[in-house]
Parts: sequence; structure tokens; C-alpha cells
Amino acid sequence: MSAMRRLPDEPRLRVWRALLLVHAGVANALEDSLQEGRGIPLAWYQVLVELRLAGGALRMHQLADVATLSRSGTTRLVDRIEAEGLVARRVCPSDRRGLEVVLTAKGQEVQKGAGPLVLRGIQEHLGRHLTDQQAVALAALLETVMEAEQPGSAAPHP
Amino acid sequence: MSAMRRLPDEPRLRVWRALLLVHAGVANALEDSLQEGRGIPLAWYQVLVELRLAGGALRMHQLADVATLSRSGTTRLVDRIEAEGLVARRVCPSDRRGLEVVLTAKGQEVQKGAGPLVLRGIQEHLGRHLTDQQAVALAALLETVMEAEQPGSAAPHP
DNA sequence: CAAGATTGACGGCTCAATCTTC
DNA sequence: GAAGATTGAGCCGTCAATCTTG
Repeated sequence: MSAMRRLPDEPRLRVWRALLLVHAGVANALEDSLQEGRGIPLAWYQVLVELRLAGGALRMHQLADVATLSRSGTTRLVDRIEAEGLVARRVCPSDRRGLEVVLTAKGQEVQKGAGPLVLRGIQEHLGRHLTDQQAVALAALLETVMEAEQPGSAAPHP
Repeated sequence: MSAMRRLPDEPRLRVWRALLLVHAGVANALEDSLQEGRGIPLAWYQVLVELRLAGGALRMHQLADVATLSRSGTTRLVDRIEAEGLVARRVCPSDRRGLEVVLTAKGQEVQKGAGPLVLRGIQEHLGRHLTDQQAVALAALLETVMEAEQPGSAAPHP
């Protein structure tokens, strides 16, 4: 074999390297699947999901946080999704500076329709290679890091 | 508390959600650290590391693979890094269609200098929250998925 | 004609500056 | 004046088309 490449021995370096590759692989797969199946990018689906998880509405800056996007990036993203009628902007009743982004009926429909595609993609490119026990362990480990880095992102298990 | 958000119960969904957030957090941290400390983007560092792991040189399309980037994206990325003198293009001796990207002395120097910053960033935003045992377990789980999805990416433990 | 790499056109994101409301 | 959101300029990535070599 000619192309022998060394891997880092340090476990934390191995974690980061594997995290990069797995993330890229799954993200690309979901991107393609959603684009082909529903004609929307993964970022749109993530917005729709976050809105549903939040109960239907989020402020712009909250959406920016959960989407790990800048404020301006969120503005432009919501512009595009709104142009397709999947979400709508409403002035925030309690603070007239702010805007609420709300799911439209069409948005809920698209989100529900896209859900199975995303589930299948995750299963195909991630879950399939793990036993149930391994999946639980992996989720717990990643959530340990997530919670430590982003306290208040969400309660572990409501 | 008002902003109560639900989390998915399905372990594989939890894995994907946590993977997204952890990846974004660490990537942003490393990006900032490298930009401030060495004046280079994370993508540049990754190219330098991949070249070193490969023994000093890679073909353009090989670099595209390990960097999970398109061919054209790799062309432009190497353009910028080459303009700063960290890598150089050499015509491939065995196949005159191809180009080899090689580390320059300056590139090796920058890579060596940036290494500790990256290590510290990974430790700070990822490793710190895990015991040694957990880090090993997490690396093993992610590598299980990585190997299954990208056979030949590299041997697990040479 | 297939493979390797590059170029042009374009989409999407970020930073800094701006406007509005608290 | 600070926070919420938007806009303009610019960087970085992709896709499709192109050029060169096998």
C-alpha cells in the first residue's frame, strides 16, 4: 500500500477528526436528500424544526442562536424561507423592536413531510452503523460536551 | 422558566443534534483562535495538517477528498494558501495532468506553530468536559461510523 | 472520450455600519 | 446609549463549462 497516512494517537484529536468527517458526511447526505425530495436546503429544515420545537415561534436572535448563524445571516435566511411562504414575520407584541418568526401552515406541512427523509438519512449514514446501546452512549457523550459548552441550550430530558 | 424546549427522544436524532452543536462550537472556537493567533483560517490549518500527515504532498483531488471540499473549492483554497507561500504546486512527474501540492518550509513552520493553539482549543471546548475514558470511548464510536462511511479513509491504528 | 484541474457565474454567509425602539 | 434587526460590501464555496493530458 502506498497511501499510508498516520492518524493522531491522542484520543481528543481523534474525536475532533472523526467529528469533522462524520458531520460532513451526514450533512451532505441530508442536504442532497432534502434538496431532491422536497426542494429545500438542510438549513431551511433546521429552521422549521427549531420553530416547531419552540412551539411555533422564535425571535430572530433566538433563531440565530439555535441555528448557529449570525444575526445578518439569519435575516437573509428568513427572507428566503418567507418568500416561499414557509414562515412569516410578526411584530413582537411585548417589544416593538423585535420580530417573531412563526411557522405557517405550509411550513408545518413541509416540515412534517421532510421529517421522514431526514430520519432515514440519519439512520442510513449514522445510526445504521451503531447498535442501540452504542447510539445511546454516543448521544450521552456528545450531550455531555454540548451541555457543558452551551448551558441552557435545553434541558437534557424534560 | 419560559423557554422550555423539547429534545428528540430517539437516540439517533439526539446524536445528530448534539453532533451539529458540538461541531459548530469547536469549529468556531478554533477558527477564532487560529485567526487571532496565527492569522490563518481553520481550513488552511487543516490543509497543512493533511499534507503533513500524507508525508508532505498530495494531489489536488486527494486534498479535496480529505478536506471534504469540491474540486473547484480546493483550487481556490490552494490559490490563497499558495499566495501566502505556505504551499506550492508542482507538476506530477508520473501524470502530467495532475498537480502535487507540497508543503513549503514556511508552511511547515506555520503548521508547527499553530498546532498547540489547535490542541488547546480542542482541549478547552471538547476534551476538558470528558474523562480520558470517555474521550477514548467517544473517539471509538465516531471512528466506527467514520470507517463505515468512508472505507479507506485511513487505517484505524497503524 | 475519461480524468485532472481550472474558470465564470452565482448563492449564501459574515463584518461593519445603519435605523428603529427601549 | 444599548438592543433588535436590517443593509451593503466582500469572502468563500458550489455547479457547469472549459482546457489539457492520458
